Amino acid sequence: MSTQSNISRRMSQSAVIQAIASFGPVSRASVAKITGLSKQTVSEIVGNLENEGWVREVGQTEGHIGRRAVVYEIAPSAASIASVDLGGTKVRVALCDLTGRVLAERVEPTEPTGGMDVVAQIARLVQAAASDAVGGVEKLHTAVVGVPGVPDPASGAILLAPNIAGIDQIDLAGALRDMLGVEVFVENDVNLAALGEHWLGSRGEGEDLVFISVGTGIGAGIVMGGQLLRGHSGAAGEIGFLPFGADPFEPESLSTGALERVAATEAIVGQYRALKGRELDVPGVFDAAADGDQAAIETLDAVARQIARAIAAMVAIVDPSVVVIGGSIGARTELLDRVRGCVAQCYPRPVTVEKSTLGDHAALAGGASIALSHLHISLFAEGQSGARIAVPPPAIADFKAGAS
Amino acid sequence: MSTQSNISRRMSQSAVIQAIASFGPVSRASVAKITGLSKQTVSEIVGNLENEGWVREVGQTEGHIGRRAVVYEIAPSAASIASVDLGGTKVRVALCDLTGRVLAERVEPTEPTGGMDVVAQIARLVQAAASDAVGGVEKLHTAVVGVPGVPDPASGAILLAPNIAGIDQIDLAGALRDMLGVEVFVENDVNLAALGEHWLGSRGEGEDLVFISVGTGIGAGIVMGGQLLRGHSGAAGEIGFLPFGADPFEPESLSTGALERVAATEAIVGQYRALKGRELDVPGVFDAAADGDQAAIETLDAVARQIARAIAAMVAIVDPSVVVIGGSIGARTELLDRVRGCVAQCYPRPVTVEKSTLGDHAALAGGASIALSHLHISLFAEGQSGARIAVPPPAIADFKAGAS
DNA sequence: CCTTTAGTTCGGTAACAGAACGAACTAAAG
DNA sequence: CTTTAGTTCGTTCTGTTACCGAACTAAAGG
Repeated sequence: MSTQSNISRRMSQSAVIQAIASFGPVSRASVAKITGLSKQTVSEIVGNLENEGWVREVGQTEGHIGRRAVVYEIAPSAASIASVDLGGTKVRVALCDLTGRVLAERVEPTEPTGGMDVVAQIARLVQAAASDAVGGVEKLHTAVVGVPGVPDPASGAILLAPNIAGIDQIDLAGALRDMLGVEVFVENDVNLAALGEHWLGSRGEGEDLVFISVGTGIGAGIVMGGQLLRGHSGAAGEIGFLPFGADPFEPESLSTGALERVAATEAIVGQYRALKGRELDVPGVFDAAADGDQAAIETLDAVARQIARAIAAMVAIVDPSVVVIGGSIGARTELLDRVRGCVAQCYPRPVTVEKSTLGDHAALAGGASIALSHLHISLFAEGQSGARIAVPPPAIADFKAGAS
Repeated sequence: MSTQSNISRRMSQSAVIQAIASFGPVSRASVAKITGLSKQTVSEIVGNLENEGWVREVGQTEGHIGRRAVVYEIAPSAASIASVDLGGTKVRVALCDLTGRVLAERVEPTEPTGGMDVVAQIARLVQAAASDAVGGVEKLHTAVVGVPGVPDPASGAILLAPNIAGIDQIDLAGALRDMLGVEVFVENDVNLAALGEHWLGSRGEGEDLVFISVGTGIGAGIVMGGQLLRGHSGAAGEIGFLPFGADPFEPESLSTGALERVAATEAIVGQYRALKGRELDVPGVFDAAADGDQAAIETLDAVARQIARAIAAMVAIVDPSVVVIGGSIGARTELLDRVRGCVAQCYPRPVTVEKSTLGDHAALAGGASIALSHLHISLFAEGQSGARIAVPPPAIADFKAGAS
């Protein structure tokens, strides 16, 4: 924001922006009612915001008694943010406006050489997406990168990310910040997916959510009170190491993770091979099960039991109001039904297990929500201690709009 | 506080109080430096607070260059709070002043008839403790009750509390509020113990702590970012139902909890009986193990393995910086050593496991910290959205001072 | 015309920062 | 011992900012 305002002004300004963002097009008078501020104060603040381009007039009310009200909304193109999902095989970049709408999206295979090449690739994709959209790079304000590993806040390196070479040796956030010239935040991809499901699912702060992703590996993200639970070293939700499934006291479980050994891609392929003596990939096993192949059915049952135990463990420990399951394996309906059944058998209270609604866009959505939240805080609530701004989510269709 | 002040004033006032509370006896000038407010503002606020009795002059600095400074501290007796630990066998009540010092403590066997009789007993003990201390009941401001069950915020009843008859049928908080005429909060006792270990252990907001209590049953409390993790229905940390130990898919595990069946009092007694054919109570088994009884040693080893798995599960899911273990069984050193060893065998990263430093006072301490925090918020930060006031803990010796 | 709602102008109040100032003290020179 | 310089504490004063309530203007509908 323009100048150094007082704390009091900051709070009022933030309240006004939030009211306008949350309640669509509104008049100054309505904002006054919503925020509890006086009409005079609101008018002044809205005037400033309009001059600086953060909100814009969007029309007038009509057809009711009394003077027509001029209504305002957030000027979506006043700034933009980038959300990046860096996976082992693909890099996905979404450029979003202030309301969370996707303006442009880019996907590319991940640079196989890893390290700085990947960083350069991300920067290139972000800049390309930004020049697609009106406004370009100048309006870019924040970027959030989701990575398949544990970001170390001290060094900026990504730990436990075997799928991307050399990413544990460089300061990803710092390097990208230098290339793009904007604030960059790095976060675990499953954590972002959890946040994305929470945000676009229009779940309030009171709704606590656990997202569990089953694919090449198994991991979880936890959203409590509207905030990500990161843990002391950012490793919260690394449930591959939950001590069951395989014998947790076997030495091998220390390197791969006891649960991961029995509940991810390797486990499905391996168990089917053991039962049937034939090699099938994961979709193959699902197809075989659909055709009535007893070994495939047994394999899926076994995996579902392990996933159900993991869910039961998380419910016992953090008590979420909903568990969302996703990932290339977790999102399969056949598995979900089995998991639901097993959870009921091994946990005494009812547990709501839902399928991911966002699929491979979940992490992107979560990144967007973090970026927008940071943007709002840095613009309108700087210096406030416990500032936690909830940016209202766009419609799911709007979020995926830029996808081609 | 006296009248309706502006939000701005509230925040300043809260900052001043916190500075005085945190930095011991301080002068007005120092408070100005600490808070960043101007000397004028601080002077005015300190003056008000002194007039209203919240802070008091406590002496002068001496022996340094310049004018002597008058130093102030929180007036400890301006208000008091009560912390209650309601157990299946004992009720413990501590009355604390504003600094967290225990002014008086009372212990009694829990009224075996349960229900309203217990509520009346608590009220009587609180009032007795209050009249022991100078000031009496008039200054009592808040009471926090720790209960061995899950408080239902909607009804005020305590669910899953088999040890106290009829406590699931009444509104404990409401009834006590009516009897005492002060705000009453009810919280799970293990959660309070976790908070107590965190508070009196002088751990900062950044230090995430998991407290695990092993005794008649097994349970855990989770403190993240300085705040209790309660979960959607207040059942976070109910790890008795973690799906391992006994076969989680056995129907019996649904009622008792798979982990609880193998890692609490019953499990120790039962397993020793199975191995040796002889009945011993828990201390007996520990003694036997110390004397080299192989069956006893095996029993403890088995229990330690299960506790270690529970710890590993919690570390994998919430990633705390420290795990504290307590309860009548958990606090035994012999067990702790075994648990440490087992955790290292089944979890790949180092985990800090410490023994409870507060013993049976942990829940009382946690209750005091919650009550003081609420007291400060209601007095000095009312109407602030994300107000989370950290009341500095007293010395451990001060906290137990009232115990006779 | 009256009623209703939107938005602005104006005057008053509260909170705060910064400068100026007196008070109280130490240190050190004479 | 006296005097002076330097330091810190705390108050007083002044100007700025933010806010609110009330009065007012504007623009509708009936």
